[in-house]
Parts: sequence; structure tokens; C-alpha cells
Amino acid sequence: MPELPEIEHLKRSLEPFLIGSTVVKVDLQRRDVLRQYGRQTNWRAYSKDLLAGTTISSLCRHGKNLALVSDAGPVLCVHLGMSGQMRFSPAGKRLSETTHVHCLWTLASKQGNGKLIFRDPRRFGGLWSFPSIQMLREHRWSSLGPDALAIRASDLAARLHKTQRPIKAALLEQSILAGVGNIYADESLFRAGIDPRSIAARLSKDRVKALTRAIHQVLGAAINAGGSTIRSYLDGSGNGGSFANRHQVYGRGGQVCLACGHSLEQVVIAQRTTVFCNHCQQLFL
DNA sequence: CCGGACTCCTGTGCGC
DNA sequence: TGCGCACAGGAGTCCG
Repeated sequence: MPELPEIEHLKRSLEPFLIGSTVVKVDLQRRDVLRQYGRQTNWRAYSKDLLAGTTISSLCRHGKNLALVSDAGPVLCVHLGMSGQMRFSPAGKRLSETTHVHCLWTLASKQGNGKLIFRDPRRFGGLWSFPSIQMLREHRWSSLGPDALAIRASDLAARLHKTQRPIKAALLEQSILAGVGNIYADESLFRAGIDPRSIAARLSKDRVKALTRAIHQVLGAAINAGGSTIRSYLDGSGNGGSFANRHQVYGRGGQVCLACGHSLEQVVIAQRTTVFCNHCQQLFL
């Protein structure tokens, strides 16, 4: 499932095709994937909200959110949820995926024309339109914590200090920290040597420092590897990532710990499967 | 206000 | 080999 590294890699893989491209045509196949800011239902205006007639000037990411910013002002915020994909395909080349395509953009640029699709079989994702990047930041991204790649240990410590929930649940909470999901929460906690059941507020400053470092390292390595291809994640050109090969704990419940050889534990925290090593990860209550 | 539980949805993979 | 069911989970919402 796409988390911060997958979105960052997607952003980088789409930028060469999208930046400077003009949106010639928009085809919204499923209306309910689009949420229009400040409107209940104005389907006549949806093509403008989907950037029709504008030129894409930049791509912007915060946590797992990706924004397409147009030169005319309007922005479109994409969230992939569990199974979402954004895929660009140059003109003449057929798109391999045709099912569950909810929105299709026809793009034109000096480099050549092409089509961009948003597909999302499970439909946990969606598209959010805003009149400007400022409005997106004020009305949607304001409820998110700092981006996980940029957060400082002192800031994370202050935020974790306020909750009595297990650290695993706190890391999944986007209002505390934006971008970490189930895979990288487990991987970061393993690398930091912290039991996921530990109470967030009980972690010392030094432990949070180690955790912050682990988060930055894990996310950075995953970005460089092109993300983790779990189930359906593919980048903007349809390529998978290789970081799944380097998962130490995620998806390895019952198998041996790669560090100590003990059997990895699997529990459920905040309704999410959680894998950890009882021997390598210390519990703080 | 906080934390826990439920809900949405469909492809995948396992057991019989 | 094929069928059917449990499971996967991001995040909004609701409830105690």
C-alpha cells in the first residue's frame, strides 16, 4: 500500500511528464472520487476542478498526499488510499490497466502528448480540488502533522508526549506525523529497538531521537529503492519498487528475526497487523 | 477531548 | 482444479 516513499517516488516519476503539460481534456468516470472544496455538488464545474485548460506547473507532496499545481491557481490533491495508482502513458502507447479507471486526463506538451489516469480498485483514495495551494494547505493539510521526512526529533517527542496510545498507533496517526503507514511503522520501530506496544508518552528523548533517525533512514532507503511493491503499488510508469526485499519485520510474522534468530511476534494494534521481535525491541510502559 | 471500534471496497491467497 | 471465504488496510466517522 502506498505510503510516503511510494508517493515521493511517484512524484519524481511523474514530474518529467506532467510539468509544463497542458490539460486538454478531462474524463471523470466516477463522480464520487472527486471532492470539490466549497461545493456540495457542482458537476458542471468539475472539469475546471480537474485542471482542464490549465498547465501543470509543479507537483507537491505532504505525507501521503500528492498535489498537482496548475499555473492558473487551481490544485488537485490526490490520495491513493490502499490501492490507488496514477499512471502516465505517452500517446500511441496503450495503457495496460483499463479496469477501475476513475479519471483520465489528456495532456499535451512540447515533449509530446499523453494520457494520465487515476485508477483505484478499492476506492479508499480520491481526488480533492482546491482553488489554490494555500487553500489546500489551510483546509486539508493543516490537519496533518509535519512530513515524516522533515520532522525533527524534538518536535516528534513533543507530539508523542501528549498521547497514551501505543507508539505503533501514534505513528499511524497522520495528525501526529504525516506519511508513515503500517509497513514503515513496523520497520522503523524494529530498527529503533522499540516495542510497538510501548506507550508513546513513555519514550525518553533519546529513544525518540533514535526513532526519528530510524524513520528517516527507512523512508530514505525505501525512496531510493523505488518504494515497496506490496500488492498493487506501481509508479507513474507502471514499474514496481524493490524495498519489499529489505523488510525486516513487515509480513514476516512467525519467521525468524534477521538480527537475533528468535521467532517474530505478530499482534494487532489499532486494528493493524503488527510484527516485531520480542527480543530486539524493548517495551516501555 | 481522547481513544477505540466500525466502515468503506475488491483483489489475493489459502484451505477444503 | 475450483470454489468460497477470510484477510489486507488509510482514514473518516461515530460512540462511549
